[in-house]
Amino acid sequence: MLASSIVVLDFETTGLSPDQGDRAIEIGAVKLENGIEVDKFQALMNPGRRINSFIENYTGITNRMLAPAPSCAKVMAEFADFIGDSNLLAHNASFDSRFLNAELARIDREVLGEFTCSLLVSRRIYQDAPNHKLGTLINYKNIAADGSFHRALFDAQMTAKLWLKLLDDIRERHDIEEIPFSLIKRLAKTPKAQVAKLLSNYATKIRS
DNA sequence: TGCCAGGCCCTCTTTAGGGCCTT
Repeated sequence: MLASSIVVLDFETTGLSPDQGDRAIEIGAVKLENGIEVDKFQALMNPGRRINSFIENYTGITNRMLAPAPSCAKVMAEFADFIGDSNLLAHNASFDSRFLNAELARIDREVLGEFTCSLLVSRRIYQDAPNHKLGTLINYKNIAADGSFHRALFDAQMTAKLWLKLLDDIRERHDIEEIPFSLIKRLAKTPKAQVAKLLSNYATKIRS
């Protein structure tokens, strides 16, 4: 039985692909229980090599900042304890799940919960958004954002706020009081044209 | 130092190509 909490997480990394040798340099996460932030986690980690200027400019994380940071192994062990068996959420989860799996595999740990993706859900629920980048969606939904995008904790916090807004909008549009994680998992795989029908059928089913 | 991915999703599709997202 999976825990009811969900951990919303975001990695900053040296690049796009752990299979090509890229490593995590920062993890940020918030733990939600019943829609309320109950805990958070943020840490820089030293990937064991210098990061390039693109990543320094993109994230604002510099080689000077990473030099005294603890190793990826130390940080990720603490993060594995933090997430426990919680379900997981990220904006473009395929990216963050690859890095999470890769970093945990290096320390003989593994992901226990199930991942879902706010990008896939937002493409289905906010079909009129200009695009589905995290920052665009935060603006699109008028969510207050006081901080720097492309830092792990801030992006995780913004993803969490977007997620709660998504759940609110699904509840409001389809008159669904409780949205189980299982419904979200199905929603994220449903073709866009069939999303309204899925939610309508679900609403009918739980009321009967 | 230089190299650099992968999953989703649409369409002029499925014997494929290219844009979107993440760093």
